[in-house]
Amino acid sequence: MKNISLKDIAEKAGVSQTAVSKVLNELPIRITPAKREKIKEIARRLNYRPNVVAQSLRSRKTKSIGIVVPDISSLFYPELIRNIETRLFSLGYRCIICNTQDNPSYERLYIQDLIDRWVEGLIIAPCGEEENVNFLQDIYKMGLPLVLIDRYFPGENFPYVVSDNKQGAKIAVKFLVSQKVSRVIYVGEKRRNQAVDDRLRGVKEAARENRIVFTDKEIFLCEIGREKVRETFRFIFESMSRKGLSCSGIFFESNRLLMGLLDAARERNLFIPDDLRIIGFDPLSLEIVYPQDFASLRLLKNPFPIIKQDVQKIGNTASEFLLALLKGKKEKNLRKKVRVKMVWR
Amino acid sequence: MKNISLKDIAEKAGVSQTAVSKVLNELPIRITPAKREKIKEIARRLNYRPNVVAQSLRSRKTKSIGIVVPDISSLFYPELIRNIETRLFSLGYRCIICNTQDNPSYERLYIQDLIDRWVEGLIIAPCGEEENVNFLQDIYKMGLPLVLIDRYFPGENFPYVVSDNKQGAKIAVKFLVSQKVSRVIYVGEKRRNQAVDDRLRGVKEAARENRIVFTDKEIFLCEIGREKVRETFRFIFESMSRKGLSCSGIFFESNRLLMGLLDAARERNLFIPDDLRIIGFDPLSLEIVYPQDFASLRLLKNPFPIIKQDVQKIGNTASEFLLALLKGKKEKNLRKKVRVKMVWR
DNA sequence: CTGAAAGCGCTTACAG
DNA sequence: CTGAAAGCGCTTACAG
Repeated sequence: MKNISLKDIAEKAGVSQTAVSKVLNELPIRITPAKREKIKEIARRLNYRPNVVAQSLRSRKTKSIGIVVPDISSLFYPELIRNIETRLFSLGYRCIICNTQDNPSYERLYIQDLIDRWVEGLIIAPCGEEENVNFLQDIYKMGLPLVLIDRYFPGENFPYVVSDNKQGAKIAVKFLVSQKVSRVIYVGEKRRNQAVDDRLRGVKEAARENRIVFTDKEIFLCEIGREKVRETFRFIFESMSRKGLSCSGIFFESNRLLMGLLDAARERNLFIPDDLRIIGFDPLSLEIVYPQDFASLRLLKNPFPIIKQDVQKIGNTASEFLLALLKGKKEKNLRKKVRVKMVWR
Repeated sequence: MKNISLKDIAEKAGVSQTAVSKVLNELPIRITPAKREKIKEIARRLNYRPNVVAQSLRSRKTKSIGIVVPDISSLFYPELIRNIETRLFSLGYRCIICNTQDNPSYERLYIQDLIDRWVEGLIIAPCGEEENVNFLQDIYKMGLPLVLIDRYFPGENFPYVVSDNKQGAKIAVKFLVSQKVSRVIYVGEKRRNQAVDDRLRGVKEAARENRIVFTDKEIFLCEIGREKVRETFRFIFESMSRKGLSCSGIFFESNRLLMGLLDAARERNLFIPDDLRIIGFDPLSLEIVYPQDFASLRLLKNPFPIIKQDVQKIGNTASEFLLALLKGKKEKNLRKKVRVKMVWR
């Protein structure tokens, strides 16, 4: 089944290929209304669909955008991607979505591939490491529109949209202080990136401003994985019980640490927030997998607040930044830290 | 910054463009090792990257696949998409992902667009309605590789991979029977599709086989939305309390109904599973948003089972089916219902 | 065997 | 103004 081309229509209508192209693309051309209508009619009847690949080759535009994230199925990426995809689709752009598995060499592979496919722009949530900074700089210097999301590189001049992680951490500490703690404990992942480092920095600053204890001894970084996280919290609770529970507040870096926290709390029958003052990033969403998880539920007795990122705003802003770059604007200020909120209702 | 083309390399190496193409593509050509090496060397030095768009135009292959789902951010779609994307990427295919918002006309729009971009295959989780069946049939008849996931159309001959929803519902009822209920109540969404209809059918069959009560009066279909769901359960609990709680078991269609169920249970202080025998599809994942959600947690006193779909298997099978079709195999039996499991560890 | 040339299906600069 | 022709960058059938 052969596809219909402009040439086919031109022959059937007895006009030039140029005329067909211009009529169908609504470009200025002086032609009798009769012929114009005839061309359109034939195109319609033959169910003509322009060959987008040929258009791309000729125009050097593919109307496609690459979205590169560590894991399309975790954290807020699904929601973020949906948000961006919907916005860009309505403007005629299609999104090619890639999963780097937080691996810098996959990241390079994917991005190179997207460039080879002539995406017109890239939205990237980069791997934590700085390993690919030069690689990204090369791309950005080539003039390819590029917006980082979720993570950024301070000192580099990429456009980015991230949460204001430092601000969020500071609100969190303020909350703990209002709970009369005199010391804050930071629990995070060993694997660092700028986003979580900003959270750590925020806690540090806020602790100093509020004159509560926060030294390197209060920082605990662990491997990801529920088991490892539990061990970390087990150790923390042991050391806390010596000094008294109620005078310490726990800040956890993301909800990837929550189930491990609950596992350790259950071992000591610590209720939240009664026995334990905690606060952390990301909405509370519990995966109930094991029988003991039902016991964990009982630990969460009353509401406690969490720090929530504004996914929608991040998505919208990233889309707007990319569109501005696509329009060729050389705006300087395409860097945005989106404010976060403390919610507990 | 001009891109390097085969012609550029040919000129620099003093050979024909054909020679360059064949050498770089490792196609059979008789050429002196020196020239072969020279071509490769120049390509490397100039950082030659083939123009994929031109290749596509010429070869009529784009190495891209369209994935179309109602909502990339909900249910198990994120995980499913990641699974499929990873598999297809390793074979050189890129995935263009689209979000139909469960709207049949968006669905047509997206699919038509993907075809215009010459995707080589499609993986589609279709909207519930049968509205687009003819549209999909036209595409399938054109010979475009096409695999449905999550939902299918009985009587139509599309390849598909779905969970064995009927089997899952039957296991669920058997569990309720083991809890000594004499009657099963089905709670689902008003908006139907084949997947959930199969669950309803499974419940019906199992109820008959186990000689417990299940008539149309035991079926409750509600609008989605936590508030509406709560009202439905409120009504159910009222009618149940008249007849006694413990003799009825509740089957809920998907975890989109869970929070509403808990809301209504809280109003009557019904504990689970002590006061209420329930079972439903999908893993238990609670969104803790409102203060009263903490009270809801207390209702979940002990483990109760849920029916879990095998996302990984669905993803793998869908990928394999599509790859088989891409290879041009005219296999008949590309239809698979993936078994589900009851889990409560 | 080899490489010049045709052709994929468009858009648009430019000759008439 | 108009439309034939060039050209985007490849691959491959085919003339030599």
